[in-house]
Amino acid sequence: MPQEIGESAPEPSHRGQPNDIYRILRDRICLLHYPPGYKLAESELAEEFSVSRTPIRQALQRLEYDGLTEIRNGVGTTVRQVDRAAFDDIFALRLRLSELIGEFPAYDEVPLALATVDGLLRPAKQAKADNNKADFWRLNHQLQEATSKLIANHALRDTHERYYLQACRIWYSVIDDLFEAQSSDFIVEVTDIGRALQHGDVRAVGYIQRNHISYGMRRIVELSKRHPAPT
Amino acid sequence: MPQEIGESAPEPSHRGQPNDIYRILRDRICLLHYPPGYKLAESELAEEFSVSRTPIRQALQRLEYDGLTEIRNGVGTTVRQVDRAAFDDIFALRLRLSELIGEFPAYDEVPLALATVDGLLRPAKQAKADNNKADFWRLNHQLQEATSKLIANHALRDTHERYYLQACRIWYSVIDDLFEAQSSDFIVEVTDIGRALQHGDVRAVGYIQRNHISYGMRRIVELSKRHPAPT
DNA sequence: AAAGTTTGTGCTGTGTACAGCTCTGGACAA
DNA sequence: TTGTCCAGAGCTGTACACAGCACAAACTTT
Repeated sequence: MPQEIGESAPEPSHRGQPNDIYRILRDRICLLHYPPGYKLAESELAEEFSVSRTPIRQALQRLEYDGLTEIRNGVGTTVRQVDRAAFDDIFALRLRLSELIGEFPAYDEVPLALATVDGLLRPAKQAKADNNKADFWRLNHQLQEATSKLIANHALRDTHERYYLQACRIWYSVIDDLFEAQSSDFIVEVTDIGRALQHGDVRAVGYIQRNHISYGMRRIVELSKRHPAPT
Repeated sequence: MPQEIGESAPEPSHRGQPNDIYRILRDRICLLHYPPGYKLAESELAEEFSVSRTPIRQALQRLEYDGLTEIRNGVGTTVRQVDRAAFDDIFALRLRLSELIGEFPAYDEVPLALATVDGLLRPAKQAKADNNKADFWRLNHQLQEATSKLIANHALRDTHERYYLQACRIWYSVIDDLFEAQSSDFIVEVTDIGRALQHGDVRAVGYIQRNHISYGMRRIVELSKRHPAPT
């Protein structure tokens, strides 16, 4: 049963309801609060957000279009399992997209990004020490958000975010084995990106991100070799 | 008032109604049958497709999410004008995406693509001779569809299609001035891609496409220099 | 005559009822 | 005991009614 994860409260009186609901649900999926296979019942969500099924359906359909959920008639909406083929495709593309960041640098955003990234280092170490996966996801999210803003090309930025959201679900099945490695890696990544930003080198940020995406991908490949029959 | 454009008839009994409606409307927008600024009234469409407003709304919301339309409360759904900044971003990204095609070649699809592309040459020349813009768009669409299938990476293919759909609307405002150049260019592109496919060189297909996207982009830039105040 | 206000029209946003589909569990027959 | 079939529950898909909002035209006031 999901609990508060730092999202804005589901105020019933707010205007852009469907959009807000979409974002909240998306974050829950990507923060693995709703694990793959989790069933999202329209009526339950309608009750939680104190609206009718209609705005809920809008949000769920958008999630399906994002590739995050799967809606089957007569069954319900479930969080999609990422199959390995799709996973490989998405990671391969993310590598290339990160390499493109340097082609469209938004230097205006560097100071803000630097401040954000600097603020991530201490909590990241804390989350690693505490073995706190939820916090770790949130920090990952924040880093992603900060680097996205460094992309001046709006189309690339959208795509970059889109596939980040799709990719992060893959970690659900492997995080128990890889948390140690990934959290260490994250600290290195934050440090390196901070250094790059101090130099104002957005292209470097992209390459650093590319490398760490690659490292994560390789870890997953290694792990699935050791466990050849993933449940 | 839109008329048949080769789409499958709006059979009322069909199953995946919202998805079909979405695709039909999307094609109408991208084939410029619905020009930028065109107003899509839910009730009208509901009548045309013989369904209630509900499935129509689903399709329209998806179109908005694609960036093709704009929904404003109390006003209606209109086909979005592409502003130049977004246009530049999309074209710049499309150049890079086309360059990536060769990294993920789907050689299995080469024979089918070759057959399709070969079949495009004659109608393309015909459309150019007839100054038939509608046919020209359709052929453009078919070439895009054929080359998309050459991309083995599903994520890249989706993105590639996505931004093609967004980009093609820009031609609406400039096609009268550029039809001659673009249709000539298209014939060259079809010829070159056919040659590349005969060699089984998918990477070459990507580069050819990249180049012609670039040519088109430059033509638009040139044109907007000559007409510095576009209405 | 001009400016501000009001009212009317038409649109989308939301809520609700019902139809259609899928799966599950139990009863019956082999 | 096991396989099969059927009925019921629960879900989403659709249709429709009503509320909220935006714009425009007409009206009133100055």
